[in-house]
Amino acid sequence: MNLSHPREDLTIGEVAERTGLATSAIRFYEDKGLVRPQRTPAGHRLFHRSTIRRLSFVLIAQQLGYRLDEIKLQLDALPAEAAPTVGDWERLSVNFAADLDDRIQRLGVLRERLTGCIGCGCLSLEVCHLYNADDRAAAHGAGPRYLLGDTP
Amino acid sequence: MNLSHPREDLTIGEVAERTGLATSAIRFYEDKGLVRPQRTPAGHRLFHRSTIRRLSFVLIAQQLGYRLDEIKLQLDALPAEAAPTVGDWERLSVNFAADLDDRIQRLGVLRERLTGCIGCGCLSLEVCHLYNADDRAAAHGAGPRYLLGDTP
DNA sequence: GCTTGACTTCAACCTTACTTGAAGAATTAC
DNA sequence: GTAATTCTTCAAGTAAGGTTGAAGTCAAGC
Repeated sequence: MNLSHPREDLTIGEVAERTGLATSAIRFYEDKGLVRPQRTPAGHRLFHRSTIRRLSFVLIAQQLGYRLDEIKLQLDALPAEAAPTVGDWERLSVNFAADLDDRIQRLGVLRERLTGCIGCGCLSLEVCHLYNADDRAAAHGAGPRYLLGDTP
Repeated sequence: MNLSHPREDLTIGEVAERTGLATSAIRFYEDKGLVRPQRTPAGHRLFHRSTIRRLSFVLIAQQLGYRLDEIKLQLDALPAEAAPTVGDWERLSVNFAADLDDRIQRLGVLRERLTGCIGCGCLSLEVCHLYNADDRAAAHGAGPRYLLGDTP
């Protein structure tokens, strides 16, 4: 390789070390279009430093339950070649924050229902708030799938 | 079958209808030990009515990210044969509530970090709060895996 | 009493998110 | 200069959480 000292680009091993990911996972992510490394003349991958931030984003989003294809959609908003600007990351972050707010709110609702249910001690499926939040959905054969607000 | 009118037990089709699950999923859950139907002399499954509540619990827990084997551990606290009592469900619910509180709090922390990050606009991996919450972990090759509080 | 629909088992397949292993080329370390 | 790493590709395997299909049995309606 032999580039000048403060290298802009990282080998897959270096990216692995800094992100905590296995190299196999990083190759897999490339396959899925989440990262787009350059190549050395010999075919070795070279990642821009901003890749670490991309991968951090991937890891956080995963922990929030996003699938890789959904994460890719978010990352596709970033420039393909150049390093993302402050504004680029900002847009992603704002989306992210809105989603977090949503999740926090939905968990809060569930938590409240649960509190009510602990107190009420009901065992009737027809009455219980928590387990049968939307009786109309149940009447249509829908059931408790919609408890967390996924009503179609 | 031919039982008296207000039947205590349900066929797999009836359970499917009331929960919104596919019969194949219910059989799969039986295989995993999440439900334990009786059998008719002919070998057809007969589910106690409380099974619907068990399955509702499974569905909610799944949406919160629990795996089936973890959910089974929770459900194993319920009586195997008899219908669960109010107290049985109450114990489960209390665990559940504690976990929800935990999740809500962790999401809140992440949300705060994100807010700070939107404002700061930093792109330096060495400095950024959100993407590099634990620099010591990163120094040990750990990386952002620990962002949500999973620090070992 | 016979047809239709619901039930049975079992094996194979699917998707997501990766890991593992083989075989070989490139780089680094001494 | 050679030995040990690290890198490459590609195929196959794994685990979770199911679905699908075949082949056959049981139950309910008319």
